[in-house]
Amino acid sequence: MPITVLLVDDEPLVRAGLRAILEAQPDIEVTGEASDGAAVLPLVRRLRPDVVAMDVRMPLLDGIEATRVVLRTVTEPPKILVVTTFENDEYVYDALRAGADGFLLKRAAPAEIVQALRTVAAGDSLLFPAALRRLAASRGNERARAAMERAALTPREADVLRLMTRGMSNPEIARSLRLGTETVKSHVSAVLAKLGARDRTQAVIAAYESGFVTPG
Amino acid sequence: MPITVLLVDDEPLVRAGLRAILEAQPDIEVTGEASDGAAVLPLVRRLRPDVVAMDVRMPLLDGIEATRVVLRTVTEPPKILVVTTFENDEYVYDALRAGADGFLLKRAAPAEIVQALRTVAAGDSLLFPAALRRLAASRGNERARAAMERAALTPREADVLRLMTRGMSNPEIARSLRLGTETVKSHVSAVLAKLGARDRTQAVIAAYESGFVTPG
DNA sequence: CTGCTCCTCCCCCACGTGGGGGAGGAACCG
DNA sequence: CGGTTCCTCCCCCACGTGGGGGAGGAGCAG
Repeated sequence: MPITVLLVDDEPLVRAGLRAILEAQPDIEVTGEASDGAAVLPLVRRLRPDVVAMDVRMPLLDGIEATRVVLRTVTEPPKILVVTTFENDEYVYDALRAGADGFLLKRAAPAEIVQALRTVAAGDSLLFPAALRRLAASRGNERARAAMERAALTPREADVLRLMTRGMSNPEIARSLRLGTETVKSHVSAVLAKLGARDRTQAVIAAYESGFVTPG
Repeated sequence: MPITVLLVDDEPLVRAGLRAILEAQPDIEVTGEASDGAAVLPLVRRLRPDVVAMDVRMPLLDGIEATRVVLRTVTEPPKILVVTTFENDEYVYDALRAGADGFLLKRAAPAEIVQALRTVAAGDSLLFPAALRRLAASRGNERARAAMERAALTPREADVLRLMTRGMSNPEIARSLRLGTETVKSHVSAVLAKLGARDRTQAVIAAYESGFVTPG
């Protein structure tokens, strides 16, 4: 069964772009659109989408309030992926605090957008490292750390990530944890997916920026 | 109390030069010399120097093995400052991995040589990420940053490293800097060599641990 | 001018990495 | 007792990465 998505953005152009990108995926289906937060709640109730791609700034009801309303009133609510233009959007923090599962920059590459959506659909939180760094930059890293914790790394995955931040290769991690290389690869893949990282370097960056590890 | 130094180099000329430079300092005392790594261990035991200035390439026992032996067998071992002719001497990195505290180019200015020796004597490592991390941990990262700068990354290499710490792949860095991928690869290789990193992940870790970039 | 560093780009090639699957077992929980 | 998650390991495969070379040109100092 496909991942169903509700697009919420006041700009038709953005909605069209997201739709084009997402509908190109065989397993993703855009089932509805809304141009303002006020229209979200009834649409969510009727369509029951897996994910809501929600713009932060909208005329009547912004993405933060819309997120709050949906999460407060809907049982088994959809995942909320906050979409924003600016890396330093103050509202993003509020949206995350309101319970959003991740956020996404509009200028992200299509592949990143698709991956982000899949990640939140799978129940994993995510913040893109590039945005995460700014996030941690402007507000201290408590919230970023919290977001990371919501990514819910399993204990084993956390072990692996920790060794990744020590610069170890997969074989080295395997030896260190007394595992097979294939096992380590599995954990690494899980870590990358949960952190929204494309490769181990981005994962290490995310670990630093989120405070999962600290320099020194 | 003065800083006591043991000089280890197979060329008498080099030993004489180092001795002249170091003895000109009131607080530094050269207490011994050796012309090969094989003579280091007994001398260290007898003289208990604060610092060993160790050449990398020597006939019988090279600086790498000598470093290993000393660190493995001596309690409260001296600081090891590796001395080399070439900036890109692979053996240097092996020595640093073996636990040396820093390295020094023979063509460095006398003031730099003195400074380097004082730095390692004070317990601060130079240049190597694995050592830099402890440094940054205990003292803040000013000195580590300085050490990294002494690694003499060219401006272009610094550009590339910065983009590496943003999680970019080589093609992405190439686009960002308007270069060919091969060019980026060259720079990346140079960065890895200079930082003693095996892959880009280790380089990014070094960048964080040295304060080249800071979380947030 | 000569020599040097730096920047740019090219070749080849071994290897690790990451994505796509899947599968069995253990532990926990409803 | 199932169902779930987690941990473990396996397959195949495309790709980026990093190491080994080299080469030409720009800029600069001796």
